[in-house]
Amino acid sequence: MPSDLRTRKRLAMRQAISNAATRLFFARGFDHVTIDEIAKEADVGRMTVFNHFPRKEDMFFDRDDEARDNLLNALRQRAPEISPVEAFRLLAHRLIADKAPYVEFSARSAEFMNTIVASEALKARARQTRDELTGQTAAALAETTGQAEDANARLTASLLLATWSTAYAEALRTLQHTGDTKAANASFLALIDQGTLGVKAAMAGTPYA
Amino acid sequence: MPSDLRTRKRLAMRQAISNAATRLFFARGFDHVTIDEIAKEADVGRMTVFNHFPRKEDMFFDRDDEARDNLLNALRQRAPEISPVEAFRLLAHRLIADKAPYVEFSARSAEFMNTIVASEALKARARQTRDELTGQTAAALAETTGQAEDANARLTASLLLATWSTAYAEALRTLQHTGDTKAANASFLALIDQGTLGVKAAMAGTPYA
DNA sequence: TTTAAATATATACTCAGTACATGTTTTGCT
DNA sequence: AGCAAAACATGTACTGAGTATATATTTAAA
Repeated sequence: MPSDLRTRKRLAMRQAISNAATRLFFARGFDHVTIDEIAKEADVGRMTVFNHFPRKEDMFFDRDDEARDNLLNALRQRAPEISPVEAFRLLAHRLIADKAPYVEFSARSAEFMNTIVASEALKARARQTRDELTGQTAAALAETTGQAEDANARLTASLLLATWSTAYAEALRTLQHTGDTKAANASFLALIDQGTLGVKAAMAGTPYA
Repeated sequence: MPSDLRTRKRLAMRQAISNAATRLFFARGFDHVTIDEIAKEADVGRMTVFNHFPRKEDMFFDRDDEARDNLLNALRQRAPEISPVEAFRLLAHRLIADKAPYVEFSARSAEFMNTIVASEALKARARQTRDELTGQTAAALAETTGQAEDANARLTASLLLATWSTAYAEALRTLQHTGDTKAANASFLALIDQGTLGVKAAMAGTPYA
């Protein structure tokens, strides 16, 4: 909690808007909530909403930065004897073991995903985030192996992120079918292991495997 | 060319609008052309534009269906002794050998890609198309191997499409650096081979590899 | 306490996309 | 040929996100 009055007020207002928006989004679906309604619900001016959230989607995705930083840090700060692909795999296992909020396969996260799937705008934003993360991952891969960013780095990043998102989707699917978080976790990790195994094979002979 | 007068007129009008739009898009960038300008350039009413192209992006991406059909057909109509992943790999080689228009790495396609990269809207549409194709590919994979669509099919599709788009991007990068179409082709196929090798490893023991 | 920077908010705009109504052309039927 | 229905072109009026800009108010800092 920052001591600065201005900053505290600013964050409080941001949070108030985000809360109002989230409430409305889950109740009625992202596409059926207007910025005007959010402003009214949060009792602020319309322009204030844009002031804090340049895009409507920004009110929905709030923890993206955390997930991104986790991934990039895991690649950058891995032990030298661990390959990047293996570091990625271990990160997935660690996140599940630690019950990190954004890979917790619970009723809450299923609702989250359902809201995304129901909205083209949210799906588009999710894809954009993933693409940008793929690029950043390629850069991090090259950087931590002392290479210039090359085709190998980009293919590795692309395959890893494809693996991640497939595993994530699969875990949520398992959750919806079985209602069992443990089973969802297991299917997530199984696909992570399967995908990374493939990536290692593709990257054999490079510093990434 | 359909003999039907109505259909011919309709297609002609559609083409006229598409041509006008394309001209403007390449000249000024997708985001800096309004629907009104396109309508005026094609000398039709604004609503007519929407009549033929529900979304602005539809005027830009015109050959997507062709690319999609090629991929799905290659998977569906492969010889029984060829695995789906191998069929994918062979398709890529065949398209290059046949100089298929949408995988021709020429100055024209570089300009095309530059226009896409300059526009968030076009990038978003490209991602959407790719995601949808991934889903259709998973379904086709399951179908042609007589499986129910499962996690293996989805992981395979996801890794294959990731491979494709990375290879495509890499080829264009090579083209821009070297100006050499042959070099671009070579880098495309090298990445396709590398990626599919990884997918085969990941899918060993399944009917997809 | 005065000044400067941040912040909240109003007004007025742009542009894609939708809803709906109305002509106009083509077709298929008699 | 002549007519009714379908398909198509197009106008008007709207919604809703996002931008530009101006202004007022609050907080920080001197």
